[in-house]
Amino acid sequence: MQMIQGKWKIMIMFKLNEPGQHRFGELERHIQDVSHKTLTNQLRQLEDDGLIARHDFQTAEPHVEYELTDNGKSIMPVLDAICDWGDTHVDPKLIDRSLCDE
Amino acid sequence: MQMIQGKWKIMIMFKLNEPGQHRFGELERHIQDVSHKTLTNQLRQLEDDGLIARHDFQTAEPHVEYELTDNGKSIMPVLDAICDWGDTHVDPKLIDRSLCDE
DNA sequence: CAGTATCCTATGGGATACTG
DNA sequence: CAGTATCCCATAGGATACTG
Repeated sequence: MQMIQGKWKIMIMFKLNEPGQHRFGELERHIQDVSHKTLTNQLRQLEDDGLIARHDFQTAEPHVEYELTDNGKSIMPVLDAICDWGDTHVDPKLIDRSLCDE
Repeated sequence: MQMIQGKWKIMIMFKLNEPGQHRFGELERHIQDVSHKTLTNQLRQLEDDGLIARHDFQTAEPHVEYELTDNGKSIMPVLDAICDWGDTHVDPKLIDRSLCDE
């Protein structure tokens, strides 16, 4: 639980689970309401917990990409199950869908 | 996530999922390290979220029992999945098994 | 027995500004 | 662009004592 609790961690994981490269700025734009500091914090925690990997392209223009590790991929079905349960058992009025994709 | 995050909620749910009646004092004894106040808090939150039900036997000797609601039962497979993932993917050295049953 | 009240600390997360 | 630093606030949870 400690590894996945955090206001934005599930959203980060779902985003990273989508195909393609994922850069810091992209995540920040995609997850509208997260603060800059909190995003870096949660990314760092996920990284420390081995769920995601960070690739720093040591170029002049800072360029960092994140991706799921195998361990991170293995937890996605669990996160799916959490979201599915929420969709089917939680009163829609209580859910802030603005935090989600659709 | 908000409904299941809370230091002891998963343990409470698993305990209530076991057959038999479950009283406050029993939970308090079973979950060794939880503080009295925190246990009541988490029970109240689970109750407010509709995952458990509280039965107050209005007797001279206070007697309260808790049980899972249908909604609460429906989330147990998800909690199982979380625990199974933890058992198979998290370094055992990082897990405090003293918080668990066996 | 079950619950409440009070006090305390640690942590999470937001806002903002600054750095290379 | 990506990250750090600082300040601030709300909440979680523990310790303890009190109530019916």
